[in-house]
Amino acid sequence: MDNVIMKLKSLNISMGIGETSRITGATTTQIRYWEKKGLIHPIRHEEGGNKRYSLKTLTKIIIIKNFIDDGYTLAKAGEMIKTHYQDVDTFRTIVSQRLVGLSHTDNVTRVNLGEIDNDPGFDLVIETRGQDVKVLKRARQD
Amino acid sequence: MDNVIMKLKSLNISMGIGETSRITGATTTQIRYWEKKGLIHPIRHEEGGNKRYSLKTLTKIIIIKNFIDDGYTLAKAGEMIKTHYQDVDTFRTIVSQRLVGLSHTDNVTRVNLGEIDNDPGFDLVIETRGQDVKVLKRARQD
DNA sequence: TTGTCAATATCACAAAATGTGGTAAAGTAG
DNA sequence: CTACTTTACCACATTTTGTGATATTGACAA
Repeated sequence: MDNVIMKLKSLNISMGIGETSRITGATTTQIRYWEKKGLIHPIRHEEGGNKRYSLKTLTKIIIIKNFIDDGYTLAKAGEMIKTHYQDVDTFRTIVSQRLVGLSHTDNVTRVNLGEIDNDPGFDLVIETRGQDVKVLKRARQD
Repeated sequence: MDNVIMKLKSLNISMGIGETSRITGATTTQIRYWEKKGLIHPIRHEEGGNKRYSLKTLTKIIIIKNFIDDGYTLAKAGEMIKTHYQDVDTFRTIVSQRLVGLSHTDNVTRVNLGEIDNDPGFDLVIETRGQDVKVLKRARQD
């Protein structure tokens, strides 16, 4: 299942002008005009095919549309986006580095994150039962 | 420029069957067949409009395709996906129910999951430093 | 082997979405 | 006001998708 994650990370998402317009709020006329003016650069997957707009271009369109309302700078927005992705990466790392066991019994799911580093002999186990979550230490049983 | 981030985070990206096929590697025939079998559920933004596939559906398609490529039947793939989503839900629940703190200092990110239920007075803290992950107990400091 | 079913491919036609060039209208700066 | 920028709108061609029908392929049981 590892390559699912790899694939999702490398998704080269792009979309047509309709979806682009729906998401960004810019009209198709605007998008085409901004392209003519050299501000954005759609791509084509195949010769003769329709234009497609990448996520990067999407972002640019949103920013262009909002530029008049000068709140944060673009750099500031980049900062905050970075933090967001840092948080997501943290959880991804925790799972990939520490997940020892994952079991479902009845309506309980147990996540084992392995030995507590400064309390040897004990594993850290998280039990979820519906919305109820318990963080527990459990004596090692090798 | 705050709404740029809000918009990016809440991007309700969806795509047509062509882009979906290009990204996932599944043929349009497969995608339509899997829909007919009830494994995936495209949406329509507007009555009479074309079908659109969300990122969540994309993920599902990629997973199904992997199982199929591995030789599983479609029915079996459906079974296994259910378990997969149960696992994902588990982590989502853990985060939403137990996440107390999340801090970045230098190159260390600390995740605090709150008190260890059967070791009162101690919090469970997970420290990540790059790929290095430590699961630690830490005396409560109220 | 034959028959059956799951899974995918292919085809034809209708409908939806997009590309493009042209023109009009609205807004803006001089 | 005039010139220029920006956006809307329209028509027609092309591309993309939806859908139902039919064919093909492979696995498996009788």
